[in-house]
Amino acid sequence: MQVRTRFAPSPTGFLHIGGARTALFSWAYAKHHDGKFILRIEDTDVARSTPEAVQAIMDGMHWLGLDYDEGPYYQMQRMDQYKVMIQKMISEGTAYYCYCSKEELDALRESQMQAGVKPRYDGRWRPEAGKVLPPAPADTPPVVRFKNPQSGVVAWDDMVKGRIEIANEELDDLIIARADGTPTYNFCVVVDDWEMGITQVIRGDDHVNNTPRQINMLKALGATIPQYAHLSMILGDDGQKLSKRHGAVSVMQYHEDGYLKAAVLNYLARLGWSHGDAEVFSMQQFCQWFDLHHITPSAAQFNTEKLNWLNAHYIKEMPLAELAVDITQRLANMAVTVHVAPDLQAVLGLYRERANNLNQLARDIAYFYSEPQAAAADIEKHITPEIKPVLAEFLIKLEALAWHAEAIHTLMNETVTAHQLKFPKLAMPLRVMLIGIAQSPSIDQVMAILGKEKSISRIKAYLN
RNA sequence: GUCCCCAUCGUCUAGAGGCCUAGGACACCUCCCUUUCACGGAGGCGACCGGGGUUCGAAUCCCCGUGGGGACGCCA
Repeated sequence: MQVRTRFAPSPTGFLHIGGARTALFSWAYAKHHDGKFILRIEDTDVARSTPEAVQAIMDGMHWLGLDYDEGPYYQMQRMDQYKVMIQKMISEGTAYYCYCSKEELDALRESQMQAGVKPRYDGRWRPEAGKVLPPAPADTPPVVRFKNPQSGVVAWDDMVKGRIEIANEELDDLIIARADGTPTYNFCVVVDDWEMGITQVIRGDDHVNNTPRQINMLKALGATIPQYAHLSMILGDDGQKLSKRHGAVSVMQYHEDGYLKAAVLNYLARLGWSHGDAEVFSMQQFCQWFDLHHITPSAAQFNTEKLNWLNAHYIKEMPLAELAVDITQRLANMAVTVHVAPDLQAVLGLYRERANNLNQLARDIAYFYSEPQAAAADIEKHITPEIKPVLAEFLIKLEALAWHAEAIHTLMNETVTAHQLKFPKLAMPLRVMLIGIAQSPSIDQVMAILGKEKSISRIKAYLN
């Protein structure tokens, strides 16, 4: 049987890190089994769903390269199917009308909470053999409830948590259609997973409590029960739960914040899943390995430091031409225009070894294309009155030099030797003059790439 | 409150009864490299939540605690 997995977000916000990982795992599982990955938008909460959120989710998936084979399907466009199913269940006696008002239900819940029992519908409108139902009130439009079995247990072998059993006594008759006739989440999921032929339901573990209800409905419908895999959640860097109010950001924010998608993907894959000691791997490799085994059942805390480390790794690995395209854009965002010279790829080749963030990398090399502005403290510390004559002499020789790193290095060596100075005495002021800060790769290499003209003019500017 | 889930270094994790004196990675510390800052290299620090069983033997299996989380909606 062909594997079919799905990612089913509700479009009430952006694609956050937890959703992205769920999508990634579903996607990878389908890829691993040569199956299909389906995107389904669960937009039945009309009040909170927005087209912008749909777009944001698709943007996030697109950035990460989580392409879907089918969809997006929109639940709001499948109302007819749900209504057919609801009618079918009513006529078959596996669902029934309930005329309780919201107030009535609230009161019931309240009293149950107070009594210390699990709040649940008491089945007052549930038809039973020999039971006399109250007359239907004319002014209350009914909801439809699923007639959940009252005895026995629902059990499934969760692919990440193992066997889970829940007694039917714990479950009540959930509402599958609202008073206005629209179906509710749990019901739509059941119909969709069935009709779309989903073989593995991979989702967050906040859904384990929905699973027994869904299985019961699937059974009532005579549907095949898919396999379930419930992924634990991702906690923030501080160990706290991620929420709109606290730390949950869009995956696109990582792009803006200077992260490579390869790093984010690799990091997410490794969060709650492992393959022996493997830490760094491609998505191709991941899909080959990923079979839903070795997923950690416990919650995982996000660790930005490790993401940074992976980011550094992928910045080094990436083809220079590709890196150049990305950095050009980031420089443009900083109002810095990349010119033909110095050659951006050469600059990046020199600088990327030390970077773990694309924005940082862009900032580090901005001075190749814009005028540096050194801090007064650095100027005072490094460009001392004592060194200025040495620099002036160095500058004259520099002007006559054949411009390449080795020659510059040799000249620097000769200069410090002649004046009995330590190498940094010359290198540090050059850094400040040439790029505005005291940290850089080998300054001779920086000069070689910066170019003779710019190097000389920037030094001169300090020697008047 | 009721039900469900979870529990190995600070963090992500390896571990499916003996291979464990518990392995790897990030972070941290030390040293090396060095032209500053990084990169890199070599070392180091550092954990099986507690208590009972089962067993010749338990991080691994069972039970009970404890702690954390989730769910209990005409939200998804």
